[in-house]
Amino acid sequence: MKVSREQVAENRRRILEAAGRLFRERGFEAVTVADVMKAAGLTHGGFYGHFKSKDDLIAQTLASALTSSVPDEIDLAGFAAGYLSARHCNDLAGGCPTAGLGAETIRQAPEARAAMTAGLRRQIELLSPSAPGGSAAEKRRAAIGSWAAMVGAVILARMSDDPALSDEMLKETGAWIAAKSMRARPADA
Amino acid sequence: MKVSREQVAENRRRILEAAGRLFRERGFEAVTVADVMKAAGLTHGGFYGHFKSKDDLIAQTLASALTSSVPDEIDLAGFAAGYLSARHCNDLAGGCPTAGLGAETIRQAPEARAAMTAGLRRQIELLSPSAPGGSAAEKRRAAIGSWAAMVGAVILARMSDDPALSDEMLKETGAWIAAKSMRARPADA
DNA sequence: TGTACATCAGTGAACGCGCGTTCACTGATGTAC
DNA sequence: TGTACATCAGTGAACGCGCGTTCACTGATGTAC
Repeated sequence: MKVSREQVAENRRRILEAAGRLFRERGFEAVTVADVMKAAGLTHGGFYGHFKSKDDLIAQTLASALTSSVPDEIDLAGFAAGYLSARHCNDLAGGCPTAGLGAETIRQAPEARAAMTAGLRRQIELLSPSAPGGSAAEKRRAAIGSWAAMVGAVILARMSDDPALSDEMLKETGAWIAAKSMRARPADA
Repeated sequence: MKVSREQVAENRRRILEAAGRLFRERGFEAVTVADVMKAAGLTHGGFYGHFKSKDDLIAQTLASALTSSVPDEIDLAGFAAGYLSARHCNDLAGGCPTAGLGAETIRQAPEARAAMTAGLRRQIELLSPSAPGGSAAEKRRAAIGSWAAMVGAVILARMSDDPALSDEMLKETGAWIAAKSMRARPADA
């Protein structure tokens, strides 16, 4: 049955949200179109009224997940503390799309990679202002290094089957990033 | 037809090597059992004479790839330079299994995760001795932070569809790790 | 050392299953009058 | 404003395909004598 224009927009929004959570939780390939539609409260046949293909859904889901709830400015130290928390590390479905899906996106369609690349650029620019360093180049370098370390630490912590090692990865990476910030600020300026 | 015992061992070795390259290049799910056997110069039917299942192959391939060619000791600075080189970043099939498959392994069987966890432990212990710091704890922290940054940087550089941004990720992360090492050594000791 | 034969690694056709995608149909929506 | 009907979002059965896995068969290996 036909539904109202508002309902169409709402359904599309729910499909993207369900896909965002399921993809982060299980990866692109292990999630089926039917899984996504069911999670959105619809049947699988209607999928192609909203998206051209599963690849199209992947690209649009990434673009949507990476642009939603991005603040205008953040503090690197505070952001890193939250990012490297056990809470964020354990929240596969609701966590950072870059840590959850970045590695898989390498083998995805160009549109998906483009969405991820745009997200990476935005993240570096978001972290740079509050990053330690006397020049813009130094701040950008610290933002890039810190971001690489955060993403790597969460991936490695999630990969480990030993909670103590996971915890150590997160805590020590956080301390390492923080140590660099504290030491660098007065010395480099 | 039956083959010699030596040939059986050689075939198994070739299956693991082919699987290692294909998995790193395309990911676990996009590579089929038939792909692996064909790359090893065999037909797919014989696969189950060597491995219990595809999951078993994944776990054994990871264990094999992570333990082969691991040196007794390395220098963190030199290792990081090679790891963050464009050559290594572009070599999906022959590159680091952790960067190529670590994120995917999160959703794999316990045996695969166990192999990766063991590899992570070995890597931290391998990097710690040459890491900067006045105490063993500081050295281990620097090894963990550096390793997280290296893995994260290679994943993000591979994810980007802009070669300039990829290059910047690798170079700046390398400079960031190196800067920390140089500054920390005399100050912390 | 040579021979007979049981063993079993590898072959390739076949199986069942689940996936992405299509399509005829349904019935609420929203427009034309 | 009310009514008639064309539109089209969503439904669910069906499609073709490729996957992991199985199995009857083959013939070289390697052992028993």
